[in-house]
Amino acid sequence: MPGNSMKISEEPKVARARCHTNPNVSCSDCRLGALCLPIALSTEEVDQLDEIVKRGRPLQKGDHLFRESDEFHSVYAVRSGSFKAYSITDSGEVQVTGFYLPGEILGMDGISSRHHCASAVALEVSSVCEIPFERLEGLATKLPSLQHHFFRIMGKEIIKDQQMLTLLGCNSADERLSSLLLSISARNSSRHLSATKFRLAMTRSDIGNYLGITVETVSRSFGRLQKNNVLKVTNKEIEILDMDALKKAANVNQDK
Amino acid sequence: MPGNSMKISEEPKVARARCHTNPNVSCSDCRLGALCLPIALSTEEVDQLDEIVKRGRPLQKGDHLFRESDEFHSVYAVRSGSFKAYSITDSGEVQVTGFYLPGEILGMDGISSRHHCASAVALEVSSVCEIPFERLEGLATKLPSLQHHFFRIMGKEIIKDQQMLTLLGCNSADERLSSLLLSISARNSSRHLSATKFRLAMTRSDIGNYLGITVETVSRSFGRLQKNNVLKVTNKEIEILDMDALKKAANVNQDK
DNA sequence: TGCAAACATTGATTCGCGTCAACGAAGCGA
DNA sequence: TCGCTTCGTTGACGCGAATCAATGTTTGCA
Repeated sequence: MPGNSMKISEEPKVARARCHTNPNVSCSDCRLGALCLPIALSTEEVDQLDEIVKRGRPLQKGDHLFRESDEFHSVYAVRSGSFKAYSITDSGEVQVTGFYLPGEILGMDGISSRHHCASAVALEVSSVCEIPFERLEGLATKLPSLQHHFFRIMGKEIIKDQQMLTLLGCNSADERLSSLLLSISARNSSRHLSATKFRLAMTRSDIGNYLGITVETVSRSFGRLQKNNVLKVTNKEIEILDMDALKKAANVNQDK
Repeated sequence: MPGNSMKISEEPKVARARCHTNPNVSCSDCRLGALCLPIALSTEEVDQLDEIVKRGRPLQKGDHLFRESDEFHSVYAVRSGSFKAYSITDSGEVQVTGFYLPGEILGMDGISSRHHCASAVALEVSSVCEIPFERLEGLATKLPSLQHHFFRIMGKEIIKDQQMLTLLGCNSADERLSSLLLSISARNSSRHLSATKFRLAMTRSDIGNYLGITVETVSRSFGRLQKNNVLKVTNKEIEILDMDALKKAANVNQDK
């Protein structure tokens, strides 16, 4: 199919050695497999999935993967980097609805109608696997385990959003921020990155917007957590010094 | 399959004339069809769906459809009445995650793992169609349009939750309450009930919990909306007097 | 390398909503 | 129908976070 990688601008300048930045790596070789769609598929099934997946060039920071009201064609698996999903309210304000890390699936907001109802923008140099949804559906009809797995992925998104609702329902600024950090920590951990030391790709403003608090409050909350020796914060670099204290501060189950 | 209707207690005492309370009505006869799973299915397909659907006796107010940590077996379509979904946080507090009206699908929180992560309780005498999920998956493999439709239903749930996130993100008590009322109004309207006059099955406490505000604030917010001649509130009976003003108060798009 | 824009921090002040308390109203079982 | 329990309303008060403002820091482009 032509136009395979037309969506994405700029010649890739990053190394091609690592699987998650190399457009030619197949699903079966990708080390994110255990987190991503191929999980629970047999080798032949993965190969069939592989055939419908489009791998584009990396997106630059600030590039949009899709925009609100774009026609919906595909969901995307984050291969490297990270994305922020957001929508614009009637009153013209931005609302960040989620952050997506490698192995996570983006764009499911478009499944129920013919268009996306959120935008997705790269927070850093990032790459994705584009999965045309119609073809995924077609394949899912033939591969029950793929159908099952995609139902589960969507179910996970539902749970994630509902946990977020719980968080925003009644928790304080410190609890919200702590929960977000724990969530990122756990997600990093599940992809074999450090659970205690990481770089936040998003701005304080994104964090605040996502958590339903202002930038200033985010900043002060970071300050408090740092003062209590729970965190070490150096700009966007976060080090969790006391995981138990952070969990206590979050006051929320983080098992998933 | 035996034990078809064992889940549900008490002999039904409600009339059997209306389709949505009659356990013997098939999907093809149910007037909720246009909202529920059968939408977009052919007659024969609906008949196949019909075969896997279990219709139980009505649930009484306060009866649980399923509980958090129950094993997940089925999703449920509300046939009549209404339900509240909620979960218990670590700190032991209740968090209401949604209200479900006739034609809406409940229980998708269990799809991604083997157990539910929320409880569902009837807010009034209610009845459901139980749809064993494994059998639904099996049928979806054979009926692409059913698969497609269920993907869409799950997508809708995701969007609904994300809109809720947006609402809780930064809106005032009045905006939240107005949005909920508009949502219920629109959902009533889509099932050919009055968009301007309805009875809230849930308590003020449920509403507040769902919206992330206290009972007292709910009460005061109702008071303000009433004082401004936007609503007429008589206990649980709500009459929307000025839809435009309510939309303005909600300050949020309600189209879906 | 330097400058401007975007991002982040900190302080002072304000305000919406939570909390506490009291009481009235509705729903329900005996 | 009574009496209890749950639910709902109203008022007083204080706190946490928003807002406003000023300033420092980082980033990215020319």
